[in-house]
Amino acid sequence: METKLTVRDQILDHAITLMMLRGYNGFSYRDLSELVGVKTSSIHYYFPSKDDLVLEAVRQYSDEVMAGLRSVDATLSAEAKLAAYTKMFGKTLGDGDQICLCGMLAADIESLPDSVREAVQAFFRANEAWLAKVLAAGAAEGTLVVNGSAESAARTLFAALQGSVLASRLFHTKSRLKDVEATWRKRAA
Amino acid sequence: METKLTVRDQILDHAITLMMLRGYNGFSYRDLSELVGVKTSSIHYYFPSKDDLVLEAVRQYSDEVMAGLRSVDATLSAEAKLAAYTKMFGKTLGDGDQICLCGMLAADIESLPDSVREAVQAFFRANEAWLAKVLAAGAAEGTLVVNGSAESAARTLFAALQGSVLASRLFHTKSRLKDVEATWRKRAA
DNA sequence: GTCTATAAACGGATAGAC
DNA sequence: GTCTATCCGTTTATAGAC
Repeated sequence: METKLTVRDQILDHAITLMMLRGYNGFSYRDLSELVGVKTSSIHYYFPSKDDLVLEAVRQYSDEVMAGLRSVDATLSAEAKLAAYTKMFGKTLGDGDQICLCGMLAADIESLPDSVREAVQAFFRANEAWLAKVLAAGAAEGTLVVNGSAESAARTLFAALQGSVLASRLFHTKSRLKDVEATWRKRAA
Repeated sequence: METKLTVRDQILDHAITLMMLRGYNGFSYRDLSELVGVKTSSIHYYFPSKDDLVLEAVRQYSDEVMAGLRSVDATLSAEAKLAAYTKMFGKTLGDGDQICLCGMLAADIESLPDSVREAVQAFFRANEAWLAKVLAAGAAEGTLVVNGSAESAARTLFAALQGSVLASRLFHTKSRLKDVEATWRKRAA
């Protein structure tokens, strides 16, 4: 029994998926208008400017991802947590043609206002912090390979995951995310 | 004593830097027109469609990067070669607002024709193959950490470098590339 | 080769009726 | 809230003069 989404929520959801597909400069109010079934002027009613829309999209996307992180079973091993995280990242690929919204907006960042840059930075930092904890635990467990500080390794790991979804889509394969996970596991796959 | 560039070459050079800044959907023939000092119709004379222009841009950019790889001293240690490669990658940042053209086009790939996708794929494969050789040599030398196959590690390393330039620009810092290099060096920084 | 002129569609955004 | 109507600049692209 699914609750009906408000028009505002439909706009936001479609904006997120369109940006994950084609980026900030690759979709228009007209695209949204056709997908949601309202006129472009109605979209301006909810989101006066495109920048307003993007900022709200990043906030909603971040909230969803953060909720996903909190839902990871805290009793799992570090190795299993990393596997769960990689799997979550793979899900963003959708039908194989989407990448992480914040990775995409990082590519488009020079076309965007500072407010969006700050929101995307916050997303990066939160994910890196979460991964740093997992890597530190994995090093203590002896299941994950951490060369250097956990923080530095976590930044590298997150960058590798962002780069991997990009490559996965480019090559039409999901295997590239597995390469990343294997690189941090002690017993290499 | 610099040789004067042809109009065609000027267009191509500016197209490359503009795309490294704002992506495929973030620049126009008008932008190029103003930078080069010719009318947009003259640009269409050299590159009938925008897709033609992008394909030529990727080819020129790839040729330049491949020449850069060949210019790396073959007698260097694997560790030093990785450092040289990371430095090259850092140079693409320019004034801190540009990323690798092929990383950017990988983000924009769903707006582009297959011909461009294939050219970007070839760029990825060539870089990954070069890095795989360096990692294999580094593992033999005992200076680089390679967990799993050199090929899998090379794909991860390349993805991490692409993700790192993205993050470097996002955060206005060049330090994130150093994180990546440190992660693969045996004596962590 | 480069220009002027123009086409035809698309872009984000607003005013005002209902 | 949603619509119609409209503004006005932008975008890719073409025709044809020079």
